[in-house]
Amino acid sequence: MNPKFYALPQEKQRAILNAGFHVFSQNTYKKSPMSEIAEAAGISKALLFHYFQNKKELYLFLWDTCAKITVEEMTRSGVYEQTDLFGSMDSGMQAKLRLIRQYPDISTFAVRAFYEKDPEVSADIQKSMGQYLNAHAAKKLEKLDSEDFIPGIDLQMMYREMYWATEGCLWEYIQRGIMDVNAMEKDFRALLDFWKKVYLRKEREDL
Amino acid sequence: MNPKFYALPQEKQRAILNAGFHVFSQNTYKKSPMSEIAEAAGISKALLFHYFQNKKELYLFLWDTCAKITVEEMTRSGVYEQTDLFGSMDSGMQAKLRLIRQYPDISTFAVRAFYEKDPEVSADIQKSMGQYLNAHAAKKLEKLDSEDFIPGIDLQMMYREMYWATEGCLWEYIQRGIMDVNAMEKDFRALLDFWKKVYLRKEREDL
DNA sequence: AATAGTATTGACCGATACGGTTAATGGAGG
DNA sequence: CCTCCATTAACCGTATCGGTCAATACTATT
Repeated sequence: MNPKFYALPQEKQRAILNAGFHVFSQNTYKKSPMSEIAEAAGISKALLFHYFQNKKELYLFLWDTCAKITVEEMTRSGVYEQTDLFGSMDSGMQAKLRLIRQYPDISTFAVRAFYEKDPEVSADIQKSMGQYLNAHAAKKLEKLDSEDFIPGIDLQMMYREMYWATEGCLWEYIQRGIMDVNAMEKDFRALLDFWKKVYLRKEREDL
Repeated sequence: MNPKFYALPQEKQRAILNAGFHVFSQNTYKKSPMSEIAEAAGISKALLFHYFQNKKELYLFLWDTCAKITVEEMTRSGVYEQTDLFGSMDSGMQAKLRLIRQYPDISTFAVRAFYEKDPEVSADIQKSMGQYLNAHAAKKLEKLDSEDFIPGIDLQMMYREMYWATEGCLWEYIQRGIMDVNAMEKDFRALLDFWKKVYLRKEREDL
């Protein structure tokens, strides 16, 4: 990667990143043309090849950047410091929303890249991945105090259920292709409130 | 579409359908080559063009067939007869699983086709769609008796949440690309049991 | 075995799209 | 006017695309 890329004004950098995220998220690696990315970024194909030697380099750069940005945003919102379950879900959600606001296609790109099978890139992707996967969830679960929740509930199942629901909600927006972050936030918050009312012992006793 | 297609042995028909669902679900309409579909189906490209005049015809045929099969499978599992909420979710789930078992990529195809923007096909897709969308959910909600559920719960939110969770769970499998239907069934059933325990008044009173 | 009819394909066509290069253009600073 | 660098239009060889067609393989009938 040409270091001059970083000398670009931030908005132009973001435009290029987003163009890459978008095109690579809609099609396979092989079927995602550089010309389309350049056009979506508002620059010429030649200039894109000036910043990135070839398609593979751009792709892997996007992958690394994607991981970097994500971790940055997570720490920034204090996900790793939270102890309370709903609190950490809340800040995790906020991190995700900030991410999507800046890079609408980053989640879709991340998923597709992770499962990409093209031999030209798949090995490199998998190699750089090992670290990121979450032993996080397990730790979070251990810390939960079952006294806080309604009696007899399966906490692990509860956690998986909540995870799936947020993903399902997010997916609905992704499919639709319109990333209305405000509407998303509303939905997420409604979910959180709903869960608190249903799962927390204190809340239930008030009824 | 050449009527001789229906004269083919069922397994061959399914192979072609699945090949189409698969290729069109991985890439945009424009970037999904007929050659790839033919190869995935185990026939020559020429033969594929013998059954379907052109790419567009095949695509729309897949779309119609997709709708047809889905409705068939739904009625067969009696989704529309069920009155009880969890009962109808159960049979709906079973219909979906049977679908996926026979046509692993049909859900992904359906979603992509629905949001496809290529002017060559998008109009036809949207035109034939109007009917299918669910006024179903609304009706289901009206019939619910709030006495059956824990007090103070927002039934509409509960329904949305359950819908998202199943979609999120399904998505996890889709992304991974391995449609392990048995594992999926286990997950779905665990979700249903979990919900019954948490949401139903009778169940909660037993604790 | 010869024939007729059908299922299936390899080879081909013109057009286009691809990744990547290069020589030229444009503009800002001295 | 000159230098330097960002930026691009035009180009190159190749691969792939949708679609066709003439030829082959296969099956059933006589």
